[in-house]
Amino acid sequence: MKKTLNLVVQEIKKKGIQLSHQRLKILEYLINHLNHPTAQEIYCSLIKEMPTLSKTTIYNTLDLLEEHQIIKKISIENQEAHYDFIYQDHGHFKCNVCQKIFDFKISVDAQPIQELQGFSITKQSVYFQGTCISCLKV
Amino acid sequence: MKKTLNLVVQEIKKKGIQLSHQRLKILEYLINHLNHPTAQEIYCSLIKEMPTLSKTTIYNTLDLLEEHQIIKKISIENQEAHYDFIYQDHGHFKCNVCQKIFDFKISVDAQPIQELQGFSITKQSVYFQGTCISCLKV
DNA sequence: GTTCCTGCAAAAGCTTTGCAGAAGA
DNA sequence: TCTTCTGCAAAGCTTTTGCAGGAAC
Repeated sequence: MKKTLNLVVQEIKKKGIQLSHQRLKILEYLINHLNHPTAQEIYCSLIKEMPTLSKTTIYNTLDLLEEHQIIKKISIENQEAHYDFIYQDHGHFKCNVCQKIFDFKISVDAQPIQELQGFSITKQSVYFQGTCISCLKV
Repeated sequence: MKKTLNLVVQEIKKKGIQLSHQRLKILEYLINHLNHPTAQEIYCSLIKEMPTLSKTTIYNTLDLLEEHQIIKKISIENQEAHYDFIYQDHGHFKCNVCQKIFDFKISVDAQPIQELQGFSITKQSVYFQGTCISCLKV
C-alpha cells in the first residue's frame, strides 16, 4: 500500500499540484480506507492527529483529487457523498439488511449498448442494492 | 400514457394507499416527465395549478411512491435527488458537454458477477458520464 | 370518531463561499 | 514578493421533523 501511495504522490507532483501535509494525510487516508468514506469520516479520523484541520480543507482537497481523477465521488444515497480512491473500476452493492457495502469488478463497454453507440464513457458508477448471501441464509 | 397512469393508479389503490389530488398530480407529473425531475422541478410545475401545494407533500409523496417501488430515487450528483418513474430498468448517461441525460436499457444479472454469487439484487443504478456522439462530432 | 393527509415553520445536515492570515515558491 | 493553501465563520441548499388544522373513511 505504501508503494501505491508513493506512486500516486509522484503522479500528482508531476501535475504540478502542491502536496501539503493536510492533502497528503487525506490522500493517505483514502488509499488506506477503500470502504467509501464520507468527508465526515475522514475529518473525524484526521482531526485526532491534526487538531486544526478544517472541513473546508477536506472538501477542497477532495474536489482537487476528484478533478485530477485520483478519487471518485459517489452518491450512494442521501445527501452525503462518499469518496473512493480509484484503484480499479468497480461497482458497489449495498445489503439492505446488514448495511454493508460490497465491491465488485465491472467491465462495461459502451459498444454493446445500443443507445450509447459512438459515445465516449469516461466515468461509470454502478450501484446495486439487495440482500447479500450471508443475510439471505439467516 | 393515459393507460399507464390508470394502470398505476389501480396498482396503488390495490395496495390500500389513498390517492389524494396532490398525490395523483405528482404521480401524473412523473409519468409524463421521464427526464428525471427533481423535487424542485415537480414543485415549480405543480404550484401553478395548486398554489397551496407544499414541498413537504412532494417529499412525502415521493418517499411513499419510492417505498412501493413505483418510482426510483437516483443520485446523479450533488445533493439534489432525481426521481424516475419505473417503466423499465434503465441506466443513465450524462454528457458532460451538453449536460443532457440519456437513458439506455440495462440487463444486469448478478450471476455472471463473481463477487455477487448468490446475492439477491432488488435495485440497480447504473450511471455513466462522458461525451455523447453529437458533442464528439463537433 | 378515528385515522390519515397536508402544509407552514423551523430545524437539521451537507456543502460552498468570502475572506484574512499563514505557508510555500 | 507573489502565489497558493488553510481554516474560521457564515451562508446556501436540499431534506426532514413537529405540529395543528383539515379531509377521508
